[in-house]
Amino acid sequence: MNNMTTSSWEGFSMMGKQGVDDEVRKGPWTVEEDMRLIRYITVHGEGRWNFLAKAAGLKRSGKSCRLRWVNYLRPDLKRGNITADEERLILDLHARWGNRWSRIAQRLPGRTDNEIKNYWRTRIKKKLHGSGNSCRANQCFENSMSSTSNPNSFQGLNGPQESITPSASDMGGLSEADKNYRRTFHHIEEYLGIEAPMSSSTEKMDIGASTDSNRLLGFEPWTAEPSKSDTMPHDALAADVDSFTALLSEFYSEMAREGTVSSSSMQANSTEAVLKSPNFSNSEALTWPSDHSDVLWNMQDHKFHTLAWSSAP
DNA sequence: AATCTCGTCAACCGCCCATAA
DNA sequence: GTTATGGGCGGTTGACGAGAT
Repeated sequence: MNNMTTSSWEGFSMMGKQGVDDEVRKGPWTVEEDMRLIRYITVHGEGRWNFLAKAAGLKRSGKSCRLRWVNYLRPDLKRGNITADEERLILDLHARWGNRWSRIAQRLPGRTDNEIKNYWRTRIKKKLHGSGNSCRANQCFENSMSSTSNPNSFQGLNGPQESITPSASDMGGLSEADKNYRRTFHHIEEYLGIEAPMSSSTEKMDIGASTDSNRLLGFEPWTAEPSKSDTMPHDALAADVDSFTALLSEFYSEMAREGTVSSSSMQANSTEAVLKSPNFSNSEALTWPSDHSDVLWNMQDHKFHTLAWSSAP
């Protein structure tokens, strides 16, 4: 692997400038790259990733684009902690299939193989090794090392768990990813002059009434008419994407100047702040006051929407 | 306050397989 | 049959934040 040494990061920081344009970029994705990828896939669809990377104007490998889309940008991704039900399912499936993460992920809608793999390595495996009296868990782990069973014989795994209810332990806090984009959201709101203090414990913000903003962000489905249009011609869509990208770029530049957000944090998580999964629980949704709404991406409808524009102060 | 340690997770790598030319 | 290409998978790395010291 091409390690992200200091020099690599310096090179990364030069991205987009003349002289390094021909190089295949690595490292964290920027908002601009995310938007390019989303825009292209929205219009043209997935697949042919190497071609897609070039056509979208991304200096990334096709693999990298696919990974970014599948693991991070896909609109049907589920956010938030792995629930107790999901954990049980992961344990069961891992006991049956071993490290077949993609296969396991197919049974957990909205979860990626990468997410499950990370969860297993960082949480479950630790639990298994740490709790010597957990016969069930240890059995799962041991079985996983030599799984040869017939998946069809396993009961209770026939369908996705549509209703995900956070367990008591899950209610205790948010995942790091969640926290990251909540923080970023907070910075965006601060930048736009919105009062939205984060609570100290969970860093959740107040939930507002049903708003276009929440729908735009994917917190709520569009049930009635959007403010202006929820269907835009491609030209208009592209223009709005550019406006949106420009807005975010401005915001991140400002943050970088102020040192409010670390550059890597912005690069890695910024898109999450505005690209929310439609499956994101409304109870965890943030309120984006409509009088400060801009051009936002509606992940649910795969469209961009325009709300009342209010330029940053 | 400074430093250390650990947990988390995005992103990468290498390998493999399927398909087309 | 061989080669090139695209894509998927599992394993690994390293940045970063939070808590501990």
